[in-house]
Amino acid sequence: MKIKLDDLQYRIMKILWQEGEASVARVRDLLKSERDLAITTVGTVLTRLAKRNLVTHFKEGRQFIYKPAISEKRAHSSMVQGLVNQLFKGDPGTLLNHLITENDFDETELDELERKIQAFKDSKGKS
Amino acid sequence: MKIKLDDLQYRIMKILWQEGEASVARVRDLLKSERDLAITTVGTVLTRLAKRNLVTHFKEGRQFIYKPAISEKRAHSSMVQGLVNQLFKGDPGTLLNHLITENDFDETELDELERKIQAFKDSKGKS
DNA sequence: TCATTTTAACTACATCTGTAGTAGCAATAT
DNA sequence: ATATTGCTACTACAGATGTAGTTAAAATGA
Repeated sequence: MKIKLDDLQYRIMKILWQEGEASVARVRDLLKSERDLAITTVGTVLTRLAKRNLVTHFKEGRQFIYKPAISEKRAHSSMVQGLVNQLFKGDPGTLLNHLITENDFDETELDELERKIQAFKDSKGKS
Repeated sequence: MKIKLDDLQYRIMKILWQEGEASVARVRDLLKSERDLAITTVGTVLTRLAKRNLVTHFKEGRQFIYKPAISEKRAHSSMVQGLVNQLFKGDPGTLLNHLITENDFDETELDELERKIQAFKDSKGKS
């Protein structure tokens, strides 16, 4: 499934991922420093996310508690893949290449990256 | 400047990048195998892209010729950066990490990647 | 010259998003 | 019991997008 999350939607999902679950008011509070939105705004967005099955919600007393219905990881993967498909014909290698050549990583970061590749190779070899 | 291109917009930009410049009819033709749209649809999208200054257009005889006003590279960078900002707090290294660990690259691809990193290091060292 | 074709401009409409107000029910306080 | 508060549902509205029809002007063909 292809997941598309706009800015505000993603911010709200992020809070749910961090918190595990949260009421509308809680989401709004945690978002406040960044974006001071009316509580109804947050409610509307959560309702829409629920309609898309990206969150679930259940009643607890008078209020609804929302939980993410997809993991952050899955969302990330899907969103990254969306971009890779759009820009790089679905080849993540091209994106890697783009990142390396365009992003002016310094020596240290490149070394770090090489280490990660090594580590990943090792972990792959073992399994 | 932050560039946001939706699907169709990006497809059309891509054609302009490939062609250098093109009329509405030409864009529509080149798009046809992929998406068979009414010519007015293509025209509308191009008009909107022009309003956003992502393309320029000039009259040639009776018709308009459209040209990209931004390079593909810049668009790519901006779009990748948009995602990196949204998902990875602006750190492209985290995206790299995500790509490496999530994408099941095989040995060869990883080697290839290491080579690229090396090459990039070298080219940096020289300049 | 009159009909036909080309082409851009304008209009239209559904859907999604950001944003929020209002209504109405349920709980709580006095 | 009544007033107030908390919270959800519904409504609203502007801007962006995907998609296309209609209009009108210009060019071309007969």
